[in-house]
Amino acid sequence: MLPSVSKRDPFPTDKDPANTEGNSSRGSDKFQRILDAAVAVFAEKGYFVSRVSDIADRADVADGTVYLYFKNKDEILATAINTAFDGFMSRARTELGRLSSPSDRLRRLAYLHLEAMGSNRNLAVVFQMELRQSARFLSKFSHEHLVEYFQLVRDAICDGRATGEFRRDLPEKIAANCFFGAIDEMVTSWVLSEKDYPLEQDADPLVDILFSGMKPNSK
Amino acid sequence: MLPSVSKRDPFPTDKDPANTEGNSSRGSDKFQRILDAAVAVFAEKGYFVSRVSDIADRADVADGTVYLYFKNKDEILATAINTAFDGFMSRARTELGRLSSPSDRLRRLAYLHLEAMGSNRNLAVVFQMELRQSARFLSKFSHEHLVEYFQLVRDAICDGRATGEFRRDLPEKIAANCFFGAIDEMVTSWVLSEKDYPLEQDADPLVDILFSGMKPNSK
Amino acid sequence: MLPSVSKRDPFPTDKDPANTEGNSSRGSDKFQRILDAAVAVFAEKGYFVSRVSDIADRADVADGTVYLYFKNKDEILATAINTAFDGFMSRARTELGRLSSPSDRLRRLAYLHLEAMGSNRNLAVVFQMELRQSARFLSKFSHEHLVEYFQLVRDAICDGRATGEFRRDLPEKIAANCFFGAIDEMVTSWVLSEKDYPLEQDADPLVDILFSGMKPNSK
Amino acid sequence: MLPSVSKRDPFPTDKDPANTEGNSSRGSDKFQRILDAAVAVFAEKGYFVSRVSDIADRADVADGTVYLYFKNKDEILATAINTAFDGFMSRARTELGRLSSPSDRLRRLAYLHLEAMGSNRNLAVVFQMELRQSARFLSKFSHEHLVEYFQLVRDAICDGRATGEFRRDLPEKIAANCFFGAIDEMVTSWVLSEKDYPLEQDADPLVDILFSGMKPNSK
DNA sequence: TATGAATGAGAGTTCATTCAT
DNA sequence: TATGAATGAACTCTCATTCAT
Repeated sequence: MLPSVSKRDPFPTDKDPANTEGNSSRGSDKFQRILDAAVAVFAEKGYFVSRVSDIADRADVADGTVYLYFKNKDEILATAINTAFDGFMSRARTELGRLSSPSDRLRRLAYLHLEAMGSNRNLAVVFQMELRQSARFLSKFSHEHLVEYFQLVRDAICDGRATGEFRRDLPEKIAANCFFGAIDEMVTSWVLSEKDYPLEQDADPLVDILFSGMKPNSK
Repeated sequence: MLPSVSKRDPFPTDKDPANTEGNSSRGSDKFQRILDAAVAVFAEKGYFVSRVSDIADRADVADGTVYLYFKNKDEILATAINTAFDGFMSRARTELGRLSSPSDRLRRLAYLHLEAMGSNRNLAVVFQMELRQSARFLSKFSHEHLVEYFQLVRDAICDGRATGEFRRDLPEKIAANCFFGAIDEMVTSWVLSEKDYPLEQDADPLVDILFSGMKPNSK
Repeated sequence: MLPSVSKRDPFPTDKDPANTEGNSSRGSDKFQRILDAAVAVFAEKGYFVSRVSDIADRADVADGTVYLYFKNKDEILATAINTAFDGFMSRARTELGRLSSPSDRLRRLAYLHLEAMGSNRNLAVVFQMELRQSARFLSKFSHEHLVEYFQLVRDAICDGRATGEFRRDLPEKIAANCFFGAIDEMVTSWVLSEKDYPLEQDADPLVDILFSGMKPNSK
Repeated sequence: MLPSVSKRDPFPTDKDPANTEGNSSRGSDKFQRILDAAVAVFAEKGYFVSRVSDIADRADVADGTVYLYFKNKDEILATAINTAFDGFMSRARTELGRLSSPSDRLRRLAYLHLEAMGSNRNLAVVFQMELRQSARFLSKFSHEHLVEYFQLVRDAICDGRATGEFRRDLPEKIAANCFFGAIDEMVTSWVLSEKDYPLEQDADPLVDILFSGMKPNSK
């Protein structure tokens, strides 16, 4: 999942892979290289502490080259986040579309979320550390993405209440926050720990708690 | 709760600087004024985008004055976070100490957490937006504070499993993450929304979900 | 010689030595204390790197107090240099006045010079390290003092040529430079060395070289 | 000698930046231009009073450009001094190597020293005014250079005593100090005077004094 | 006199961005 | 396309000096 940050290439010109000079690597996956480098650098140092030249160095391109692919530093982060999010959301929508049971959908969503994050630590770090911050200054992203995600959750909860899978009196917004918050915290916790355990393994126990609660089932 | 960021004033001298004109705020307590100004500015623009001169302006002191009270910009944020956290933790520990039931303790903690955040929006913004980021560069703070908080939660869960209030097979760490994550997300959600509803009102429904789950109680 | 930097006190008011508060040290040799502190601090770190507050700390007075005795930082250095120089020159003139032989006068001057410097290392450091620099920005001092000193030397050389003690064709200015330069370098060398050998012991061998040369006396 | 402060240009690319207007100096060789500008500015105002922007202005580059060629302000001074010194020492060693007579070597050294200084007044000012000061804060330089120079002098003196050209009882260190101090003072004197007489013309009379003394040859 | 908190101009340095090649 | 030297605005922080007490 989410092996790389971008799926959609804003420069679809498939420029000739044969380079003028003897560049050992190929000619032009530069867009992707810069994006991956940026995620790595942002993950390591944080957006504001990262320098465009760090990214260029890591991507093995000249500083100026970065500006052939991105308008500015902001846009690099925005693109990284947006692309990853779009990729995730489209996958999530596809997968959830196949499931009819609301609780199955939530369980699957939790799994996909954790799996996506667990499969790309750098990206996970950026998401957990930079996303909230960036909402403040990233015009593109803001939290529209999160709204989409939340809609998925709220729809499932809504449906679940209708079908009786969830309590009729379940407060939709609060429940959605619990769901997202719990998963999000699992990721943060994983990101902050040194260990690299498979994050998605916790999806089921987590969902069990959310579905059935911490207390023993009353008779 | 947490009406102001600091309790200890290292400069208790009731000095009055250049107070000829209508200096709205006091005239002394510069430490507190700078700290409050910093929290407001950080809340508005984010730590990195905030300029020390913004803080000085807001506190109505000269730029240099900031450095009489704080070693550098980092330390302002660290002090704001640490003071608030210390205040919260000491209050929380006192209050929880009075309660014997583990589930009562968690319910109370959720309430105190939401109340604390809800009573100082600027500080809440800083916590939700800057805390994770800051873990990366703030030597003082890091996430030791969070560890303390989590310990409170895990102790309660542990006790609850022992007393039978919680499921014997409840995975402690995951449950603690659910608890914290859910509350944290409530705060984030509140912070991002324009509305200023009383945050603590959601404590009970939230805890109900965590305790009893989203599904209807099985028979 | 030159045990302290100042002889002439611009604040001759012998303010009551009994202090209002229980200041353990006496009441008011503050001018001198500041001056001595300044020389020590300048010697240690250099004029520009030294902070007025370093001086105040060392003199055990408040920063503001420094400005009761000196117009500004420049004036502290100027006063230190001028006072020391005046003291030296007046002593030198007195002593040389007693000697009729031009070569005796030069020999005595070399001795006094080395002795003065050797008796106050801090002051010597300031002289050797800051004097030339300071000529550039110290309006008071400039090198008028050096001109006085050189005049002493040139007079002796002039007289010596007249009496036949020195070669008739001895180029006066060059010889004076040799004399001053040689002594000055002895001091610099002493200042840079860690060792604290008695500087004036080198006066005689030095003067011997200047008088008789490095080569064996022809026939 | 020493017409310019640096020999090695790390940026030999003959690049032409924004050279539309009548850029008096070249257009490339920024390294050299900055170094020369720095020496001129340091000579005029002294190291500490000089601002990096003064240097940039004089070199006709942007402030930031200075930092493409030098790590910081310190390094500019260090480079200026070191380069000049290295150039001088290598020239001196070559020239002295050709002379067998110790006294010829010293006479030549005096000439080279005065000539080098006399050929670049700005550099001479920096040497005379900043060198001692800088020993205190310039990690790179310190007085290692001077030690090299002194070694040249002491070797010659030592040899001269062995060959009988110099007195057997000539105190080596004191004599070396006299030699260096005398020359150094000639330069200082020239630097402080407004006049621009050819400095090296005084080499011979100076050396005559040092070799034969101020007194008439006995017998 | 003496204090030291407060000031604020100004320094060195960084780095996102540009643009001639 | 790609480069990377060059730019210069803007930042943090320092410190000489002032002045109310």
